[in-house]
Amino acid sequence: MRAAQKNIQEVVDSRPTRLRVLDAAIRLFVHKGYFNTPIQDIVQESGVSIGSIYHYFGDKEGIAKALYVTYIDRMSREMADINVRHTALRERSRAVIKLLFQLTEQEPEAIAFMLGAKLQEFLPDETPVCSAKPFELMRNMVKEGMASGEIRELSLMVAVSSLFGGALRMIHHRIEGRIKEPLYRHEKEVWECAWRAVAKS
Amino acid sequence: MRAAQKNIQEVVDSRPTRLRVLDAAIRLFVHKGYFNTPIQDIVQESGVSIGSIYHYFGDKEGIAKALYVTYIDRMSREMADINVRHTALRERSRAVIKLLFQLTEQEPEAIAFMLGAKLQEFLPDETPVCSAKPFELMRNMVKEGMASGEIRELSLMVAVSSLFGGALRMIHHRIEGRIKEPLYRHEKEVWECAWRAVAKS
DNA sequence: GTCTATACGACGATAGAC
DNA sequence: GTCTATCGTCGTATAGAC
Repeated sequence: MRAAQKNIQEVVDSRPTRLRVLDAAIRLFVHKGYFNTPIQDIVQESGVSIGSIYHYFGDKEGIAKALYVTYIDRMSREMADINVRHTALRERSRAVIKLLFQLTEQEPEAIAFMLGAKLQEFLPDETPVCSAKPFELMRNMVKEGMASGEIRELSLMVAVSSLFGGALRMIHHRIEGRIKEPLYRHEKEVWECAWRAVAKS
Repeated sequence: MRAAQKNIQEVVDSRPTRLRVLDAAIRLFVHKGYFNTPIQDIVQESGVSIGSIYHYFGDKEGIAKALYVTYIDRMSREMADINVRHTALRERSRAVIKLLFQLTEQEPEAIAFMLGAKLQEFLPDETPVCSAKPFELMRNMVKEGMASGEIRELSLMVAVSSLFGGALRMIHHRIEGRIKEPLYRHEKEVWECAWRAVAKS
């Protein structure tokens, strides 16, 4: 009980200073890159002293790790929600793309950090994002959809890549500024293309 | 004339030492990351002294830049070749996917460096890969295919992302080890999914 | 918990002989 | 062109007062 509370507190602790650091850090990591961001920049951007930062996070990697677990956790819960609210892959895949596009517009830094950066270079002990729970849930959706005959019989990875690859490319283009307008304007079109790729007939 | 020769020499110069350095560098950059690779590691891996490395490349960034221009140049030529050999988007897109899959199998480090790394973090002055010539050629193929009525009318970026997004995802999965078998085994399936996504009817 | 000041190590880059 | 030896800086992390 006490251990569980402690774990929860470690992840979702919302004390101002800690949040101020994480907020500054993700912005800097995304815009300049992890290795191009000295702690000193985080000190300036957050207004928190270097002593406090090390007090909370132990080392620089600890800051990145805190961001990683926060967002993996959140994405996992949202993916699990989708699985509960919908039963067919048709609706599930649509909801996944909608969710990812929404996140990209509402919190571009979070998505850029999770999908854009090569996290393994500075978080060597964490599971790579595309092997982690949210993506695992997406693969399972597709697996079920194929088993139930909702989509064609394909290699699993081909089906997953074909169904979500287009949306993920759009997100990359949006993050890197090659798409100017909000992604939700393309949501329907992107999903329709994706669905045609794997649908029966 | 002489200037042209000098330019060519700067790009494709194949003196053993220079190549040994580039060969060692791309392996280290891909497997450990640019920022996790001290010059000293390149010295060891290549067997070339640090003095010679600086003689040829000026600084560390110069090594990465040499790799970048080499591969952009090569990919551009191969994409242009595809444009010459085929006229319809149907065949062109198929050839592009085949080419990318082949490169991934034959020179995984080159593809991982160009598509996997976030080059802008250490090559801030170079055009991001997805805005550079090879990808520009891919976008033009799609543009022409849409103008000639070969595929449905879609936003250009949606069409491009849908047509090549699946293949690019497969490449990422292959590079990161989530796909064990060679990509050419999935080539036909991947292209068929991609084509269904954008094809008419 | 928060801060300032400082120690320490690593890495990029240069000098200069051969 | 190639090498060895060396320098200077920057950035992580710690010490220790408040």
